[in-house]
Amino acid sequence: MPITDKLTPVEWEIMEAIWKLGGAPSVRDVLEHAFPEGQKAYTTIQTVMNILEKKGLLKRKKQGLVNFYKPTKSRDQMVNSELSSLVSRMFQGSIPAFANHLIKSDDITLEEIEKIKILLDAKEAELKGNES
Amino acid sequence: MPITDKLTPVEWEIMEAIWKLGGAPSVRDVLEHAFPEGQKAYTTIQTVMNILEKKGLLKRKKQGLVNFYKPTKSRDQMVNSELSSLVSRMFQGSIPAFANHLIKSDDITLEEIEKIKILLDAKEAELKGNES
DNA sequence: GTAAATATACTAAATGTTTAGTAGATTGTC
DNA sequence: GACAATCTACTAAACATTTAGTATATTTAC
Repeated sequence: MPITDKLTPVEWEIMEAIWKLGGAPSVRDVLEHAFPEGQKAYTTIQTVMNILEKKGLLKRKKQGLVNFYKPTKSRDQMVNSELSSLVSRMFQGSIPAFANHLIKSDDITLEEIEKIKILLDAKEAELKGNES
Repeated sequence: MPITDKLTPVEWEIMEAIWKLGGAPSVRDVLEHAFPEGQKAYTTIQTVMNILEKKGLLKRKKQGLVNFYKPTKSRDQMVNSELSSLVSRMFQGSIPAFANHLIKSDDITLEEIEKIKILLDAKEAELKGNES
């Protein structure tokens, strides 16, 4: 099973918890922090985390009785591959087409536009700097 | 089953074909245009299209012997809801955080940045116009 | 040292996804 | 009108997802 497997909603939820906790949390850690109200059973989390290991997203290490699970990819890396697969699927890989879609949506505000322009300027400067 | 159901990969593939064909294509139309090499069986397409109808994404209409399937949402609408769910899931709903991620990725070029800035300026003008 | 708590491993049921076969109805051709 | 082609409806198998129970091992607290 390749690392490129897409994550399902529950798998994402649990990965988010693991990234948030940092290090190599146990099943109990994830349960307590992500589902403190007992929304999911201990063994449910356990099963999903083992699936995530099989998918190559977690690396398991037993210490005494307890398994600790460490992410093999950072959240940024995962988000990146998620995004690029989405961009290539929905916009034939064109980032401007993608941006166009976002910008046309009514959700965006003037403040957000300003923030994005600042980010773009910074990136532009960086690219021009490397060019010389 | 609500309209907000997420589409699976094969469902997307078939929806893309239907949007591309336009109007209200039949199973045969989709098969011939999206899978001309017979990559999928006729009945496979049929099954998926019926699932899509059950999910509320296609509306079925029988004309004589044949069913014709018309999308209930445009591709733009679907992409929008897909994107906003992704943005809220991965960036807590923050479009600039999202933009930041895209911009930081090494994929983006100077030309693309220019294009996006033009789009942003246009949107900004539009928003300011409506403001008065 | 026995009981309680906790962890794992294994199992499994319900549901969804992906694929396609088969039976039966309709239509077109000679 | 019989035969072939085509369409639908129904069925179903293989696999993944989501959820959690049960059995068993280990540790801890008295």
